Amino acid sequence: MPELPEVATIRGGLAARVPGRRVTDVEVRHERATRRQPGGAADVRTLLVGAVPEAVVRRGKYLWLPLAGTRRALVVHLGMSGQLLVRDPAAAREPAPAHLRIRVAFDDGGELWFVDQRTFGHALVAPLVPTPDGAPGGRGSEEPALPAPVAHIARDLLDPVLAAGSRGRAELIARLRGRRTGIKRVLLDQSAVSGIGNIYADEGLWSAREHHETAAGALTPARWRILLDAVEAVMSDALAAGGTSFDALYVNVNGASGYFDTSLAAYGRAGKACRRCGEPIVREAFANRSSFRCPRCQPAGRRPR
DNA sequence: ACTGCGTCCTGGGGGC
DNA sequence: TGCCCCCAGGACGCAG
Repeated sequence: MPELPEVATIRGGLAARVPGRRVTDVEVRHERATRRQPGGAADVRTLLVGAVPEAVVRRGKYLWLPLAGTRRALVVHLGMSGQLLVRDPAAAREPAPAHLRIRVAFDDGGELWFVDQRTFGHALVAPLVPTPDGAPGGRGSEEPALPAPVAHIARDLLDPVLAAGSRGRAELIARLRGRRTGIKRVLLDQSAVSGIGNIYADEGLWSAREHHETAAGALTPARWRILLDAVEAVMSDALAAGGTSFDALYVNVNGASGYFDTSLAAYGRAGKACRRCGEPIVREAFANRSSFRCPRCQPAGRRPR
């Protein structure tokens, strides 16, 4: 699933190839892909044709491309299985893949393809709105604006405002400790801290040796610091490796997979030996999905120090 | 305001 | 072999 490292990898690929190219045509091949656009596919087309993306910005798992001179941006969320593929003019003439949802044509004959098997992803053109002071994730924003659908998304752990050891990180920990729920739910809440999905939450919890149901307020600031540092480290390592590819659904903008899956320590490893202690990793029901942990390294009911 | 659950969707894989 | 059901899960809407 695309989480922060995968989206960051894709952002980099798009940033190198898309800004400055004028959109000449938009074909929405599946209405669900534009369900978040008021006015649907027709409005996406109207607002996008003729526009020129001028940058590619990411916050958490959201990507957006501000459109020059419009105070609007093309916003994309990849959901579980979304891919963004930059096709040169020759590749753009190849047969459409089975799950091609949106194709955006540029004036040079190249195209941007939004491919999404499970249709949890979406795209829309949305207004850029001023970032409110005290926006989720901390004060001191550098961005002049966020797309309206992203305004409630908190900063992520790779945001300089939340850098490890910074005042922003300390303020984040204070906010997270105030939540009346378990630490994994907090990690997954995109309005608390963004970019973390089930994979990196489990990997970070394993690395920091924490149980996912530990109460947010019961974890000391020091241990929260260790936990967030661990999640950040796992994501940074995955980003350096080009993003996880634990299944075939994730690919970068050129269609290539990453190689980080071999490094996973907890996620998806039920029954396999913990890489630290050898105890079999267990899979447990969590919020209508799964959570993976080592029962010896991450025991329940551990008291805060 | 906050928390947590149900829902959307598709294809792969396991079980019978 | 074939079919059916379960499973994966990000984010949002809504109930409590």
